Amino acid sequence: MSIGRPRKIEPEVVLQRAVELFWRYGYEATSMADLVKATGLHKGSLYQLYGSKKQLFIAALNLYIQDVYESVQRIERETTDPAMAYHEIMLMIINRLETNDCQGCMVSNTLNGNTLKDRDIQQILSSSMQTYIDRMASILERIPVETPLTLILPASEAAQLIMMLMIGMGEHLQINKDKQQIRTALALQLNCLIPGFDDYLYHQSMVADTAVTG
Amino acid sequence: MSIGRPRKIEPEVVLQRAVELFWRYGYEATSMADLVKATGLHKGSLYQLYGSKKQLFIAALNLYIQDVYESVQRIERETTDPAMAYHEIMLMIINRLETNDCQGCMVSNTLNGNTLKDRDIQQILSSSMQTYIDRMASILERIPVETPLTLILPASEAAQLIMMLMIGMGEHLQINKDKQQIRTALALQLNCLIPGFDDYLYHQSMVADTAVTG
DNA sequence: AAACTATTTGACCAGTTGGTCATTTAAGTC
DNA sequence: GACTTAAATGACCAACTGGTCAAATAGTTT
Repeated sequence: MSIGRPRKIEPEVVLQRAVELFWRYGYEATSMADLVKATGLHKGSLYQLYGSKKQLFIAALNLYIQDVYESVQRIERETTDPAMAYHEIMLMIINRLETNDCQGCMVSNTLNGNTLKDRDIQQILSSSMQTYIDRMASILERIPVETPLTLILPASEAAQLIMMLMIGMGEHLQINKDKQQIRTALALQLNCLIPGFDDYLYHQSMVADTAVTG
Repeated sequence: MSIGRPRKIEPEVVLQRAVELFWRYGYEATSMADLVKATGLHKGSLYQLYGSKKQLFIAALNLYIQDVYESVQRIERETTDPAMAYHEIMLMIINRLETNDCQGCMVSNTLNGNTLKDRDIQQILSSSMQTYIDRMASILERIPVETPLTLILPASEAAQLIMMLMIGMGEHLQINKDKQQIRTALALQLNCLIPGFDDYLYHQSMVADTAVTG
């Protein structure tokens, strides 16, 4: 074991709990007292570990972002066909949005919170979104032109739209709980971007759903 | 004049100021002290006028919602061609999102804030969104089938998607300040829903832009 | 058992939070 | 000028906010 008094909870676990709280309630509405209660850690320990509430939030936010990003990367790695990769990533994001009690995306939640006055956090949010868009664009770009699966938009614009749709859906899911309805509508819509991906393929992929739940 | 000491500021103006603050900073991050400063009114007067912070917020939220809704209604009233009405409403929303320092939509902002634990507010948010979707669906429904302007989706699903896109764009605008880029992407996308509305028509309507700024 | 060290802890802080209320003020009415 | 009415005000409150720090604690090493 290490030197000194052993910690009663690993910092990673603390951060995970912080993510849960900040994700659900946002920065302002999550008090240090809430974090203390959730982690079981003393306030002093939290401050010794992360310095300030803001730093703790930033660490939690980065953990969340990294988590999503790794899911995207994994799919990119494991899927050779770019059109399929696009589709898998969509499903992964949809799945993420639908689980976790439909609390939306932590990035866009933070964007809406008052937190946006803070330059540091603003920077993290925008670069995270840009990264997602870039990755998606690079995948869409690799879809061969000669296929029935032809993009009706330039890849970068399509990626931007997909991003908007995903965020919008995250928000919409918070009020409309009929997941199947939204899923169907979204499938039709994404199909507009790559006409080859019709209902059939979509519903087929739904079977492999649980395997993609990142 | 009315009986009693005259008020130094009209309640409607107070509410307008409250909207500005709550819209920008959200419920939690806007303190009564902020509202006092912004209205010039004493705290006691504010409480006498609205009872509690939450009630004041609800009043402000309703004012915001009503304001948007009236813009939609006005367009519905003044535009006979349903396809044009659809288009005008889109432009109006986009315009709203782009002005006001790109602070997004107050409804979706509130949805993301922690406020969502509150049943009353949650109710207002969801019914407001549903109303918008319903109005849009009823407009889309009236687009004749025999026209070059044919919906590729059922009206209700198209309306839902448009809602998602609008919300997503509001969010996206907060980080990507290149309005023209997003506008173009969005125009292309909306064009997917009603293929007849091509770039030409879009850019043409942009001229009449300032007239629609609600 | 003593020394070392990292974590935990309780007590404490100043500032802010939403909220109350009796009193004062400024107008119209008689 | 006295009366009525409604809005404005200052003083006040308990609870909570993020944050600090010296002291206590529980292990490992010597």
